[in-house]
Amino acid sequence: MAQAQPGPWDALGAAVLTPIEGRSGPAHSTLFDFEQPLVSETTDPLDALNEFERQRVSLAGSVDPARLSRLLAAESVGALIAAEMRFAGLPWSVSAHDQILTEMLGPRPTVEGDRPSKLQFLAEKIRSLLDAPQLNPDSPNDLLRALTVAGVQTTSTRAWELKQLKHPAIEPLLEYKKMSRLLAANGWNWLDSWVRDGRFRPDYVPGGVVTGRWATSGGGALQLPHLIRGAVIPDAGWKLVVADASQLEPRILAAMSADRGMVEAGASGDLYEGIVASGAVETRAQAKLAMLGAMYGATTGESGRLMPKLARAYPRAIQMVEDAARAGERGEVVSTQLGRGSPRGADTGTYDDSLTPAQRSAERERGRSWGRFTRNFIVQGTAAEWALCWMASIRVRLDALAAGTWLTESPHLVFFLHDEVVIHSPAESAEAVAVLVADAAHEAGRLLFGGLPVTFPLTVAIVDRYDAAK
DNA sequence: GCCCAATGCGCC
DNA sequence: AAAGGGCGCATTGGGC
Repeated sequence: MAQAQPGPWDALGAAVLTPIEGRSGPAHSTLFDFEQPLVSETTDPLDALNEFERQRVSLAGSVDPARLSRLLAAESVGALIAAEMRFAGLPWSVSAHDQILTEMLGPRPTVEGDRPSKLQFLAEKIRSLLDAPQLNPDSPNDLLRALTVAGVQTTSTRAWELKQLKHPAIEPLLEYKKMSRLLAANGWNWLDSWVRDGRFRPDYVPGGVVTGRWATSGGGALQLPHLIRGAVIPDAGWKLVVADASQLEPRILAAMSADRGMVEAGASGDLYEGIVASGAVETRAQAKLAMLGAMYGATTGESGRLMPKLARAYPRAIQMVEDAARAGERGEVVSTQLGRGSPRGADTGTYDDSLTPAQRSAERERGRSWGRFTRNFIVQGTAAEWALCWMASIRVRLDALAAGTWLTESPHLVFFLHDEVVIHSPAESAEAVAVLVADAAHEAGRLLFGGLPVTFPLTVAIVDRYDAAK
């Protein structure tokens, strides 16, 4: 499957929602009749049974059919959940959103394209402080020029670079950037485009990311700023159950490498404190930094310096990500826990004497960069698999909780964010949902790692506003 | 007018 | 508070 050339199914995209006309389904075979050979009477390249049969054949020939079929099942449930979440929608209060915007930016301008009052005030202040009356603070070019003329030394206008600088204009400028960003990304225009009948309906793209993570197209659901999460408010008599997996990716690394020490460090609840307790590093902040470095491939800075300590304390876990990085540099495919393969890179390890030293050096850096990708791929991709299994298990349990009701009449998933879910639930069911979500996290661990004693603790909150969940 | 790259920043 | 991985989106500013 992964090796197969893209076919007509891959090209479907949004068109999948359009019914195919003039075709009646097979009359005598049922979808789950596995014992019957699935010989389709049609040559339609979009025939679902044909595709299903191709997948079965491919599975049977795979290295580990049990794991890969689990991945297929998880992906299938994920696709269903994505459609259901879009159907149900995330409860969204237009008035709460407007209130947030008005507080931060000033009231919505009556003339389209005008700056809201507070933003306009800041723009004038920056112009005056930089002595640049024509300055458009939204134009990086313009801004860089004005800063240089005012004697501020910088090569870019990125917020984190500006923060290092000393000039009276910097503070209002940073404030302006934050506000301008809110207006452009999630302002009134966004509200008009994406919220209908009190619901935000993101267009999820399951498996849209190369690692297996979901993507979205339009609406930017996976980048929903914390600033506006106060607009996510349940219906009257309902609650939001917000659950996120604590330190998911480091725990995934511990589990997939079966690094006993790291698994035990996570057993008490805070993996980073566990790492400190083991004596590997001195502070929680160091533990976090070192783990991030291990998973992303940090080479410099404090993160890079802490890596050897981590490698001494947790040799198996670190060896696993190092191996993934080296494999990537050689152009090899690496794989997640359930068998999703990475794309094949170019082999940059072999010596090619037709290249100039500069070319060889560029080639090496390209290889290292690909190695950082494959290093992260196995962790990010397996975390995505855990999240799919988690959601699938949540859905099964929600189904059992409220059998025989419509999706939106009983507790249902309304939002997903890589390691976090939101469930819209009648108030009286919220406690039960909070319990079931934690049970599902245990089950996800079992589905991926069998009997390994790994824990995936959650932070669960029952709230009346999304941003009330910490 | 449309198309595209660069820039910057939101999320995990 | 970036560095190191993965994304999507709005805006600017250049090309045609």
